[in-house]
Amino acid sequence: MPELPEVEVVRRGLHNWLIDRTVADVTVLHPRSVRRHLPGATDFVARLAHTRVVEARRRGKYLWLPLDSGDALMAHLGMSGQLLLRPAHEPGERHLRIRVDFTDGQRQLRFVDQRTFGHLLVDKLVDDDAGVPLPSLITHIARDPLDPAFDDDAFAAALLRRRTGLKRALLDQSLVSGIGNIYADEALWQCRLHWAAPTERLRRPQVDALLSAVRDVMTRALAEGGTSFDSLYVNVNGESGYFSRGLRAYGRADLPCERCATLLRREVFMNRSSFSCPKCQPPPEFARF
DNA sequence: ATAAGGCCCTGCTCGC
DNA sequence: TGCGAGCAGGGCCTTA
Repeated sequence: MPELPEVEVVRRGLHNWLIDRTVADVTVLHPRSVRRHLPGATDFVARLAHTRVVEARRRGKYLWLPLDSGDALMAHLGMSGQLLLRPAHEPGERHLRIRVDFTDGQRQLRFVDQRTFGHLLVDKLVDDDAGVPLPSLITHIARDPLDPAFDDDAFAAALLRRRTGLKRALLDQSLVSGIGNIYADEALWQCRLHWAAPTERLRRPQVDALLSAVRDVMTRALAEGGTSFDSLYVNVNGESGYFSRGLRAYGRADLPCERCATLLRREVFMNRSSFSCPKCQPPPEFARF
């Protein structure tokens, strides 16, 4: 559920609150939430204690807090993860997995995650090809379309080299990051492309229209505080965003297209739903999945 | 190297 | 009322 706009909302909340605060103690309440921290939960805690948060950064759906130790506390929210800043005296949430206390004793950073697809880990920062520090475990994650250093030409070339379906390519975080099922459907609807369009047959104007659509829908969602269908996605204060009211394709099966009034359809592939307009987004002659 | 399918998780909804 | 099936699906892993 949390895609780039939702993660960016969280990043901004963390940035505002955590800069220059020092970790006092960390409690891991569920081992699965640190499963990608290979040295284990004890090491995870030890490498965070007494470090100071420098800033909050993001690439795609990953976010991390560079620390004065040279490490970074990295997070991926998965399907249901939340990072909350809560008064230390308030009771723990039902699915509280990790708790970080700071030396000022005021707010706790809480990782709450119902489905435990998300995770936290501590990682070394390494320089990417442009000299930007990045957690070592996500060097394979491509830049996202809102990154000023995103290379449209390189993306277009890489996309046309693929031999797969367009939506599958959009969801591939090593090609372009930050796009999930919701914003993929929204962007495809906006630029009138079908999810099964074969990537190798796209033309550059279509790629440009696609990138514009992705950026537009993500920017609008960000302005609304992100998309929420229920209480699963929230900002650091536990509040939901409002962009679900702005969705024009996702979740709108059998509802009229806002452009042509044709009823939108829901199709299943990759074990997930795709919503599209049969008229505005006609299926390609040769479909790839 | 790329492409594609399986798996991990919990809670909610639906039909019988 | 009980209960299993279906659904939500991102990213890592394996296989071809």
